[in-house]
Amino acid sequence: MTPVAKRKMERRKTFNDYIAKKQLKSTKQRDIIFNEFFNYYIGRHVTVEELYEDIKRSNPSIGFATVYRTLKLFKESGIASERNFGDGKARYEPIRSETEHHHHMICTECGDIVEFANMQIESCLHQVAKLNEFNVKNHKLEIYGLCSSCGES
Amino acid sequence: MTPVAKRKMERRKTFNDYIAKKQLKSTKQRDIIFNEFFNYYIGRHVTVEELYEDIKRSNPSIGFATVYRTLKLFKESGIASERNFGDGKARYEPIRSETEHHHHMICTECGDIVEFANMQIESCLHQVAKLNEFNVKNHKLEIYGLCSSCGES
DNA sequence: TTTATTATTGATATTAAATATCAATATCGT
DNA sequence: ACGATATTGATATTTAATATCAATAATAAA
Repeated sequence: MTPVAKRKMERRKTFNDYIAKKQLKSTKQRDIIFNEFFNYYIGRHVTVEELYEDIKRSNPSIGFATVYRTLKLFKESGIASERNFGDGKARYEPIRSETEHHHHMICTECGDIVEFANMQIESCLHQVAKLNEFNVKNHKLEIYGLCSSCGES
Repeated sequence: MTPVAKRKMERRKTFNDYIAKKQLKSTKQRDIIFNEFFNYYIGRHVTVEELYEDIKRSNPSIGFATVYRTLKLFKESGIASERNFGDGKARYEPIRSETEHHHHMICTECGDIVEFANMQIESCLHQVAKLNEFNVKNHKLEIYGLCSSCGES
């Protein structure tokens, strides 16, 4: 099995476990949204509206509210994360790995988002938290500026 | 002159310069809001609503829209920054120094916000940006978790 | 398998923050 | 003081997020 396929199964299991734990139900709609989101949005940052419009094409009967609620569910179950890049719309992204935390550089000109990971930043940050006796649950680093295409630099 | 007083004057100058450059006008209201914001909200993170409620007590005639627009103006002129800690409300904070960038640890239990600065993180981050030919204009790092009072740790 | 229970769905309504509108007014250069 | 232009404050509008609820679907129990 490829690593991608393996990751996919893990996510599915995490989600199913969450569903079971919270005594929720698995539904057709959740399956459809799950597949669309995790097949086509790895490494992307989709708004509820965007995903809804996408899914509507193949499944016109699925409502906005269901997409909205399902993305929240993904987040709660820990398989997706919610981001906010300052345009007032929440964006969701599939979590690829529990261990490697990544961050974002957002071009304020073209809106392009490039991701990066940096071990040193991670370790500094946990060190700072430890010093302040702060129990880290989550963190986000966003760099705003001009990407290589847009920047004069 | 104390360093604080000096910083205050610098901010005022920056703001006045911005007003001049953009051919805007200085008004009573802007003065009042400037003073309230920079006298009482250093190191704090105030919402438009909160600042409006505060100012209304001493100046009942000032409208919400004016406070809203003035805070945006402070941000545009570079003397305040806008933050968003995930509760759906924008918060404004006076910028204390152009050079020393600071970040936030937000307690998800009690809402307490503790600030920190870390040279190493700053340098890593600029290094990453340079590698990606990304021209940094701004950046923010937020750590979410439990503070020393709320955390079981 | 049928029934009972409970969660989900989709349409729509509501809320809340951000922002736009506009007539009356204040500011500022001449 | 005058005229041009920006600002103000009240209110309206927009937009994203979230709540509501009757109809329906999923699961557990009989």
